[in-house]
Amino acid sequence: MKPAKYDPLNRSIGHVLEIIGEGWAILIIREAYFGTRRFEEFQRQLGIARNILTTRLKKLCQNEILDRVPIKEGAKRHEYVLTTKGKDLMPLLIALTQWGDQWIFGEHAEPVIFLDRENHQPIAKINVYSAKGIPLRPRDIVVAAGPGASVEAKKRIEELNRMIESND
Amino acid sequence: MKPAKYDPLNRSIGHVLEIIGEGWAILIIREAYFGTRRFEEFQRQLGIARNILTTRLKKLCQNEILDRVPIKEGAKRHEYVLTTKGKDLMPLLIALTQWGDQWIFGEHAEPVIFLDRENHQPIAKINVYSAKGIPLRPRDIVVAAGPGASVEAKKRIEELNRMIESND
DNA sequence: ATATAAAAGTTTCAAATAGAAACTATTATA
DNA sequence: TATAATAGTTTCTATTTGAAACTTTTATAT
Repeated sequence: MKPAKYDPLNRSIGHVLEIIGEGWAILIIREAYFGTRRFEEFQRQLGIARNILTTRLKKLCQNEILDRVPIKEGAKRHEYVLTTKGKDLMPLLIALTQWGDQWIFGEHAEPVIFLDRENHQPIAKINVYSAKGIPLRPRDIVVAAGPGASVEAKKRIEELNRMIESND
Repeated sequence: MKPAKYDPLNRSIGHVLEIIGEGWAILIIREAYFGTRRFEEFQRQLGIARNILTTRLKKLCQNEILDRVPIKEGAKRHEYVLTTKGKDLMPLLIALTQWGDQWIFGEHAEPVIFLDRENHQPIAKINVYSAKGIPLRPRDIVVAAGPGASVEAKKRIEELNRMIESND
């Protein structure tokens, strides 16, 4: 997959997908969140080919999602731990999981659930909220050009909003 | 990318990624959310190869993320519109975008922003909340076996939680 | 009514990427 | 000190992707 050079908007999601959208990347990040740190363990848990694992870990490190740290002072063997940037992907991982739970596994068939550590209650479903905390549905959201939008992008966004009006 | 057969947990995120994790799929879904409906327009906006677009649209339809509807009664030409299942991926799309905005584009360089339609205020940042609406950080969340967990999965989850304790 | 262009794919072939398995070089354990 | 485990690398094959040309159906202009 190649960046979408004709799409003036692609820079938002498009660029992110170049980093974490490649096969296995998200699964590796999830493993890392689950506490896996070592090459062999990533390999065993995921069943990923070793050469692919090598390149993915390298890329995730380059993009500062994982940090490659020596097991102990001066050791040549390393482990891979999530950076803050990497941990900040948690809501995304949970959104993915919840969507699968709802639309693929169905109501009471989730293989994994996430609990609030304090009181062991299931967490709320990930959703979009207004600045004041009111839940928003897709139709309640409009898109606007941000400060980083190109002239092209601004044009297209205006056009888009006119079309979205006539959506569900 | 092949399903991770050695990972008892992969069925949650793993299966979802088989559906929407393939190159271009998410970009196509975003375009669809933005109001694109027709083959040619997807192609132009994304710069995706036509044969790949064909297979992706087919797969997204099979998985009921897009619906392929005749332009008018009995027409042989179709358009592709998001199903409810597809629209329910919105929080995910926004989470992706916001993560990119924060970690790649930086504070005031977002190409696109999402606004609450009512009052045109930017929406809140997507986050994980407890059942009672309290924001949770990664460390506040624990993983538990759900009703659909295999015996293997249960074992591993217990092991995991012990490890996560010692995390950040 | 006819010609021309646009839309929605399909086909073909070259290039890039992924996967399996064997191999190597360190580090840990018995 | 021998043996096994860890963390990769290399090599080769199979699959997937991408570009471009081709086909067929629909829409628009004359």
